[in-house]
Amino acid sequence: MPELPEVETTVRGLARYLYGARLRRVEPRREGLRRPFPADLVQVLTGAQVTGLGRRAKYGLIETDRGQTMVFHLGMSGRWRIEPEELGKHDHLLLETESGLVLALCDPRRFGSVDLVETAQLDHWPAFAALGPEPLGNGLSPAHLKQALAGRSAPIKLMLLDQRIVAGLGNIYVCEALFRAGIDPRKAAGRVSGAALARLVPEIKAVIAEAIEAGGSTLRDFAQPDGELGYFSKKFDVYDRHDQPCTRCGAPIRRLPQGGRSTWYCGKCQK
DNA sequence: CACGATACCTGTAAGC
DNA sequence: TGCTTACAGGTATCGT
Repeated sequence: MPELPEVETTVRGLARYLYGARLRRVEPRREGLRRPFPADLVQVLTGAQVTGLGRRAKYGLIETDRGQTMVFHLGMSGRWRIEPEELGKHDHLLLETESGLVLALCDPRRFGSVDLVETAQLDHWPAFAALGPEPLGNGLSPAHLKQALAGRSAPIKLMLLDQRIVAGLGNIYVCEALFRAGIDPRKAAGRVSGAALARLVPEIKAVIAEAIEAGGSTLRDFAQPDGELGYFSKKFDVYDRHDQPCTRCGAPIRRLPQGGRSTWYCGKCQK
C-alpha cells in the first residue's frame, strides 16, 4: 500500500485516535516483521502517552512521553486497522489506548518494520541519517538533483527510487513524475539535462501533493475497518497502464523491467 | 564505490 | 476446477 502519500495519510489518521492518548496494552502477536520487534517494545510503550505523530520519508513516527519514538515502516503491504471487528492472521501488533480503542498493525508480506528510537537521536538513527531531502521541502531542488546525480550512469528511474537521493519516492510516483516531466526513465541519471531536472522537481512535488490531498479527502474512511484510503481513487497517467493509450499523445504505454521492477512510460512523450 | 541481482514473504490474478 | 507462474506500493545485502 504505502508510498509517501499513504504513509502521510496514515499518520494523519492515526493522530486523530492516538494524539494525547495513553497506551494500556501493547501486544505483539509474532516475533516481528522484517526484523524482530524491539525486545523492550512492550515495556517501553505500555503506559506511555503519545505526545506526537509524524513522518520521515516512508516511516511513520509515534512519539511518546518516555523519550522514545516508535518508528514504523509499512513495507509493501502494511496498514493500520482501526477497531478491527475481529483479528486476522496478519494483525501482527496491537495497541490499545486507555479509552479502549484498539489499533492493529496488519502486514501480510511482513516487509515492514517497527523500531524504538530515542526521540532526541532520531536524526542520527542510521536509517534516517542516510536519507536524502523530503520531496515537499526546500531541500529538493534542481540544484540538489544536479549535484546528487552528477556522473551517475544508472538510469534516472532507479536513482530516484534511491532514498539517499530523495526520501520517500516509490515506484508509482517516480513513474508519474518522469512522465509529467517528459523524461525517459532509461536515461543515465548524470546525463539528464539541467532543464529537464528543473521540470522534474516541480512535477515530483505536485504529484506527491496531489496524492496526499486525494488521501486526505477520504480520511473519514480511515476509521472503517476495511476502509480504503482513497489512494487508488487518483488516476495515474502511466502507472499500471501497460498497452493503454497515453493520456497526452495516445501512443500505447510501455512497460519495462528496471532493477527487477516494472517501469511504465510513454515512448513518444518521454525523451 | 557504483551498480545489478537477489532475498525477504504472502496474496492475487492470469495462463494452461 | 486445479496447478503453476508472474507480479505486487520496499529495503537490505551480496557479488562484481
